[in-house]
Amino acid sequence: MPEARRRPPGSTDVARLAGVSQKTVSRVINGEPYVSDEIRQRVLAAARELGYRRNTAARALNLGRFHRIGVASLGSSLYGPASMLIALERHAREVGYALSVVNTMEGDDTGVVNAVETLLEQGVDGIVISEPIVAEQELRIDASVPVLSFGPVAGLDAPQVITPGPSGVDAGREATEHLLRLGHATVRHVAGPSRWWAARDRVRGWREALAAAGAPEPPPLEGDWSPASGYAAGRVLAADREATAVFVANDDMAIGVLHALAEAGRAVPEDVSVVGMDDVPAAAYLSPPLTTVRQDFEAIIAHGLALLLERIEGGSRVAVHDTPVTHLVVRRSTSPPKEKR
Amino acid sequence: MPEARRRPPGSTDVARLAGVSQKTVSRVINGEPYVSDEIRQRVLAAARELGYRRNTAARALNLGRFHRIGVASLGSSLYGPASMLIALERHAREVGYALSVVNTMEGDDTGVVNAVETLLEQGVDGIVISEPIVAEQELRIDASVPVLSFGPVAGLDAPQVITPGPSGVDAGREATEHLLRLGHATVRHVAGPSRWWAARDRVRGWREALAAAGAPEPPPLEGDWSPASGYAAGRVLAADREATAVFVANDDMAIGVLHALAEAGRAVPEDVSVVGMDDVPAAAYLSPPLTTVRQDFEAIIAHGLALLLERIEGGSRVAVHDTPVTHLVVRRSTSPPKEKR
DNA sequence: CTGGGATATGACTACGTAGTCACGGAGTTG
DNA sequence: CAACTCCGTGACTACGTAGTCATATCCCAG
Repeated sequence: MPEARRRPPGSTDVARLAGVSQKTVSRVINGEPYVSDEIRQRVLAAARELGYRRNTAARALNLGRFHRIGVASLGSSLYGPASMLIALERHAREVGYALSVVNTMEGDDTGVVNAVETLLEQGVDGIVISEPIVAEQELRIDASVPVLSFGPVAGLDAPQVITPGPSGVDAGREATEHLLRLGHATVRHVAGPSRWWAARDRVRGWREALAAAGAPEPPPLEGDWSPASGYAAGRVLAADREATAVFVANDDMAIGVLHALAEAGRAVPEDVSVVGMDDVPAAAYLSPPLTTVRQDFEAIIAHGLALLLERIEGGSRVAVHDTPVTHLVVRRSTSPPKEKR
Repeated sequence: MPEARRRPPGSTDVARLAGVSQKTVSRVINGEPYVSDEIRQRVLAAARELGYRRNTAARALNLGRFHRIGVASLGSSLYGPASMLIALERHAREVGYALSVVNTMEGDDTGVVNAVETLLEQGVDGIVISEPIVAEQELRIDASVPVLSFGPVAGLDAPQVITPGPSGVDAGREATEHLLRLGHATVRHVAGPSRWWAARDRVRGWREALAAAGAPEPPPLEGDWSPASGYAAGRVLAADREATAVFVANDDMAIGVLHALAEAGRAVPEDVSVVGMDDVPAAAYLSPPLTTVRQDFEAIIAHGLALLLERIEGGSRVAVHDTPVTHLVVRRSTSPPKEKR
């Protein structure tokens, strides 16, 4: 009869087969010096034969480190968050860390802070809060590990909370400046939900650009990142003959805006210029193709993660501070305003 | 001076503070019976005071189980994969499992099989391959844990590879039947990359529907899921006056198709009807709003994960087999063909 | 009032890894 | 050739948890 499934082989089993001590196996596996070539080969052969994989639980227990970083995400399938997660995974893996993900569904009262708690219980050496929002409650959490957040997080009591500069401000400024340069008197804004710091940053960039140009600041509209909310905002804009230029806080909402404008018979870009943000793959294939601002998620993550690792590993690694940049992609949805009457 | 950071408190520390044995703390933490209420309260108070969190590494080492499942993903920010991941995380968390993610960037020669190996090294009790593709090489991996895959995976040698029925077939059939019912003589297809099983399933559903209706089967076009590839396919379709109906394997490509058709002056749906797949949030706000097929990711994942857990936990849990369904969403991009001349 | 089950608690131990230290031999230097 | 250093190896141990088994009460039935 088939045996009850036995435990996977350990370094002790490898040691026995290779005729060496367990410690020597450990040395070989970790590539430590002071092992003769002959023994090294014997151990590797034995390990291969047994299908040995080192037990990360035992390793973590011994070292007191998990070699794992956790991501507290909002769990949306939006392009931005999804891209962040992918970049995070890649960079974490590159520096030898595994990645845990915990989502906090939007509308969930538990919130980001609870996701952090869940990660801490799972065992991680560091935490990334990928889309920080304004904390809905004042739950105090004592995070015993460094936390990287792209915006302030209330209620979090961590030894080191790291917050790289918000690059969304640059993006908002760039989009707005582009429209102003084209000659528009001012620029409307369809913002993301104000609970999101990313949304606030874009508002700030938009404000700064208007102020710098001495343009009047019209009241911003607010959506929830969804095309549906963009559509609602678009209907408001379509009704306003003064509105000739809009900066929309993400491409999804911009799609809704475009649809509303088309429906109302307002031509883009002749009557209204539209700038989105994110440069989703579909942006170039809308009607008209959408001018938008692209963020370099790779650079943002690389930068932030380097800071985080510096804290985790006690400054042993050199942090490469390649400053994240934003990049305006001009397509056909923007143009100078029509001749003034 | 500040102490060197000391280890986090363990059950022993809690035990000392509460004046009980370490084992009793373990019992309280795990909610085991046979602990007096008074002691239970004392222990909980002590744990709270010290900020105790049980060490998962020690727990995993002791039990030989990680309470963690791993996802091998392709690392795209597409709507489908992103939604799968979110559903996975939610369901895993609900049954008390943590989630590890490893991506294998498309074009990476290492492939899915290597991602599986990485997960095994990280320590997981089960693995989900969320977007299986046809293995590019014959690397044999000995996965010592159950693997859930939504399609065959070559080169994987696992004790139990679980493959729930491919629901993409239903989706393809449903989309095609809808177009045929409207009166189109036949339906063109813009497929996903043939390396993806999801793409193949949709092709199969399309074929089956055509065959069942006795409609001729035109040669399918192939894209890579991206709007750009959809645009290329759309230009081909636009040049073909016989093409009056298209089923596109995902909404992103459908956006490209719509753009190409509009550019060529072919009206949708008057000249060409288009059906997409996924029901991305933007689908309802395209011009025209896109008829599409929605998959119930939640149900697909719930179903698959139940099967996986059954294997992991030895049939202790009751698997709820709520059969995944697809759902056609009819919008304005489809209509009967124009009157025959 | 006595045997026996249910209840409550603790002592001891295994889990697999890698750090610490100890030891023996080879080579090198004064 | 004595004193010393570098190399290669192994014995022993800690890490924190939960399983196993032993022990100590207590209550109730016979």
